[in-house]
Amino acid sequence: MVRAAARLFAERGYHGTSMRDLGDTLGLVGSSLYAHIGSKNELLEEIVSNGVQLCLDLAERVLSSGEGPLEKLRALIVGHAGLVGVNIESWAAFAIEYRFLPDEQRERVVQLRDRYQAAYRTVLKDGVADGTFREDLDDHLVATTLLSLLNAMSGWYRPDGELSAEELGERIFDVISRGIGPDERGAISSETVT
Amino acid sequence: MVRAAARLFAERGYHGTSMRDLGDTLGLVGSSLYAHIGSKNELLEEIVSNGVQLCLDLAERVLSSGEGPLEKLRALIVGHAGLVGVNIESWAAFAIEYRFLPDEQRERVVQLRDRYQAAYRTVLKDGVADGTFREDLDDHLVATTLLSLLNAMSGWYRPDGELSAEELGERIFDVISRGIGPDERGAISSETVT
DNA sequence: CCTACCGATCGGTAGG
DNA sequence: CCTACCGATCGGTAGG
Repeated sequence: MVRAAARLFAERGYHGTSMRDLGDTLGLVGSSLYAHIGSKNELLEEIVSNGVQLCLDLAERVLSSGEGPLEKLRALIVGHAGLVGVNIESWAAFAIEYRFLPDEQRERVVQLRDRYQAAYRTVLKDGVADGTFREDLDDHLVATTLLSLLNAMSGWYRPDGELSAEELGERIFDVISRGIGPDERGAISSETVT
Repeated sequence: MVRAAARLFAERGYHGTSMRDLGDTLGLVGSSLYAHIGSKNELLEEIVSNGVQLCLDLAERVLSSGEGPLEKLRALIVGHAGLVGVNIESWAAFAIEYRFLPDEQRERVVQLRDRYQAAYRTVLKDGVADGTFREDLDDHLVATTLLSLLNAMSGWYRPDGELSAEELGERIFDVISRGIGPDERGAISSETVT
């Protein structure tokens, strides 16, 4: 039921989906849904909480992996792409419709999302410090942009395409890692890790 | 009035904005709006048509500039970033809420958006052909990703920040152009060539 | 541009 | 899980 809600919210938007719509797709009448949930908002909250939790789990796994910044960045990007792929039908609802949560819940989610983004920034900053990434890297800009781009996969990724979500993540990582790599004219090439 | 609608649609979503809401921000009663427009949908259509037209104008200007692929890509990216910056309050409505247009209008917009994306792909392919960009570049993936990322600026760009939208575009171009540049020099993970 | 109002639909509840 | 229903609100119209 939460999954059906996610699919509808993603497709028609939270405000564009009625409880009767949701009932229809589940083969029952709208008001019957209230035997299982307390409110429409509760559905959105569960979708969003679930998505942000998946992100935080990924970040924790990657940060504690002991790998270098480059491998950590790869794991974050490919991991995130994989999350989008596995949850393709609900990810758009999570990434776009979260803003319709009531203030308190939305602020909590924004806080958790910022914490997730902080993991990216940490990896980027570590990579600048050890020469893996270019010195003039703007970790805030790169992290924000990267997450936008990865979440936007929910709008165009098709599971039946020729590339899996993880493969797409690898390609994205490939472009980004080269784009933010150390300046080749610099003297730091010896510290570059692959 | 269209601008006020765009601001509200961006903030609360198309379905989350009532004509009474819109009237409130304009200092009049909801039903009075119908002296100026035919329907709520008409407002969305104007917002979206305007946005897509700005994009197509940019593409045409760039494609006919006579510059090389690298300069054209820069002009597209910086130009698009500039469009988001100038229309910051309505861009999210254009980029996100267009999907709530009725079928016919939405398909027309999608077609125009595809044409705009085709301009990016053309520039990318030209750049691959003349060696400006790496040979294994996936023009479809790069174009889609690039446009997602640029449109997502509408969600976080603040005109009162330290960087202008164009400057942000330059930085994005800097990372991307290096990421998709030719392979010969010491990029990080450059073992793989087709 | 407002008042008054329309039928439709909304999220949700009561009672079984 | 359904029927019957609630008050609120929706996009939009008539008439001035």
